[in-house]
Amino acid sequence: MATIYDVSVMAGVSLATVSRVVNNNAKVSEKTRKKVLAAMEALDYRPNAIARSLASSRSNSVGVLVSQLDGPYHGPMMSMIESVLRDAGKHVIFAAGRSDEERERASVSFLQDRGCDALVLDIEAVSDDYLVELAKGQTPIVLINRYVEPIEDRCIYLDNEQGGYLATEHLIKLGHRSIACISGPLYKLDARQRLAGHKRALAEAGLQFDPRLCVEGNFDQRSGREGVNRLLEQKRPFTALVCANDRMASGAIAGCMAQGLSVPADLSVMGYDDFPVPEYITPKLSSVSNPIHEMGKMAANWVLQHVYQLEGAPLARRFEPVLKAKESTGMNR
Amino acid sequence: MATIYDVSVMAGVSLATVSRVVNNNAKVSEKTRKKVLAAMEALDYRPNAIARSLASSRSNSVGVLVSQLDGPYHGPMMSMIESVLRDAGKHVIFAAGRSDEERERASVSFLQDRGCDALVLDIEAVSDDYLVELAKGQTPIVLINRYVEPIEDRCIYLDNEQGGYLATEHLIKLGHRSIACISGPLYKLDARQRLAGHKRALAEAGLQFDPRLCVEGNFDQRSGREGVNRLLEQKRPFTALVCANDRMASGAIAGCMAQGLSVPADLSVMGYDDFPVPEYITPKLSSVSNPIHEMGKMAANWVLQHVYQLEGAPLARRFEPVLKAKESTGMNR
DNA sequence: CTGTTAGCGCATTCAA
DNA sequence: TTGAATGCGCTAACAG
Repeated sequence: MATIYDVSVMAGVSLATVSRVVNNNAKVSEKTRKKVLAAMEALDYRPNAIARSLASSRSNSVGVLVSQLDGPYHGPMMSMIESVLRDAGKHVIFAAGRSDEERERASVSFLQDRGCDALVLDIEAVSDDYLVELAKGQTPIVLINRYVEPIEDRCIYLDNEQGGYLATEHLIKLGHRSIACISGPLYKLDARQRLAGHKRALAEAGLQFDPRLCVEGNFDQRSGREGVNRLLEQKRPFTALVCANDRMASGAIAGCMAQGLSVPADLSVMGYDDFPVPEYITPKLSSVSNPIHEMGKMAANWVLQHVYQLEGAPLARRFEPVLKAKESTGMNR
Repeated sequence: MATIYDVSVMAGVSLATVSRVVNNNAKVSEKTRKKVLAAMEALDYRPNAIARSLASSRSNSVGVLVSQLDGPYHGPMMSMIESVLRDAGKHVIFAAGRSDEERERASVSFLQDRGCDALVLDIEAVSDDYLVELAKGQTPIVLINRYVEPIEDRCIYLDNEQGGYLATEHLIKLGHRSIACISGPLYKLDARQRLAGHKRALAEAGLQFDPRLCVEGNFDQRSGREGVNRLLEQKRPFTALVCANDRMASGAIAGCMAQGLSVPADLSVMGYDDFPVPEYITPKLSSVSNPIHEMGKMAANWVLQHVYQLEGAPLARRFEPVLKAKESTGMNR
């Protein structure tokens, strides 16, 4: 591999001059520039990013830490972030935190140690306090999908409370009065927020929240199925069910079908996230949109503007969910 | 940020000694080790990965280049690779090639310049020749999902021809004699291979391959739907349809339903990949497994063994698809 | 077992 | 506008 030194020798200039033309950041006469470029070409010179980072303490790469690398949720987000940053000549390093506090911290350290200029985090296991501390450090951070009040200017998030509200309000408008619910795992903030929205919608409609009609799931399909079974066993009548995400709603519908219940005729079911599914599925799941692409784009833009001083599209931090009424919900008979 | 120098001063030892305890690769007396560790702790010392790479020309990170970061295909693969490598203390840098030759080449360069110790590539736009050349370079490479004969020892792939064969054979065993097909985009090797398997199965059963019963799709759901419509318009009867992946099969089934055809009663439909879908979908898609997790794991193990000299599980390079008969295929009446 | 020394490839003063 | 010198933080011989 040719080094900057080889180029300088071949071009008959100093090493510093080569550096100048490579970085294009200082006056270089057209003539010497030509010589240098020719030498670079001839030697197939490619700057060593590692050495460059060490010397300049700037890597032109940003670290992105997500809880998982697969699944319908993070894929589009990563894709969007990569796309925006890459178009700006920046690079992206992804890591997975696996919803484990140790691992999340270790990943943050890894990305910092790799010299990332900024960190985009979509993680859930670490504490708010940790994040607040982290934000005070050298490396700028942005949070996706998490609201931490002391550093709210670093947070890009969906108004989950409002989403939970919309889902339940939709059912109420359809005439449902007994609405069951399968929440997400309540140690997660977004699950609590969605549940809070659910309760607010009930309250505004003058309906009583009945804890016996609300079970806790873990966001997996299976827990949706088990959840609806538990609800059904209680023999407490309900005509609608809100689930804290699409996967649990899928499981719940499967559970209903197994018990001979028809959706939405016997039971209306709401999801949350509005993720894509095969075209021929029936019924199509009513849901609440989760603009994960947009949040990814926004995080990337935030970094571009605040870390790299590139002006660009205006920034938004808070996103509003939108109701997506489809086939799995219907009027209460 | 504390440096190795600060630690050495605080511990009252030389800089080299600190390096030794950090890397744990040479004899250090228990006593000095303790001193050093204490100093490291006190200073919250974290080695600078950049400097370390520069000095050792080894980064303990491997680059993974995939065509996309989202979708059901690459997610699980990336996840698996990250998991295996991470457990071995190695790190992973992902990049997206977007099925564009320029971009794929640029991404390879990026990963090389970042000092990756090895590259795992799941890309399709670059030529075989390019890959052969690349394999001769400094950075070891492994190919996933691509068979390039001159460097076959670097290839981890699914026997797509056999998969295509299994899919069609399944339909033939069910008594179908007129079998239509929606292939993948034929500029892609795996699409061609699956089609070849289809033809072989037909031939072995003494059936004639009818080009008019075979249309080309692009692996997207929409092209499956359009494909089946085109096939149906021809008024050439067929009782079964093989699709080169699950997404197109989904689109095809949706198209059938829209035309009042029932699957599998009126038409049997086969997919390929066997990707997970919501539990309540009907009919469940008969398919051919694509052990993408396994291939990811294998790629990671290859790197561990060949690049980092870590012994581990035995390596396999060629994977056999398995037929997954479910509900979308049935006996020919 | 430990310290000294010389780079890794480059950016960046400071002079010229 | 250009060159010489210094150092980023660390590893890796080489001595001792």
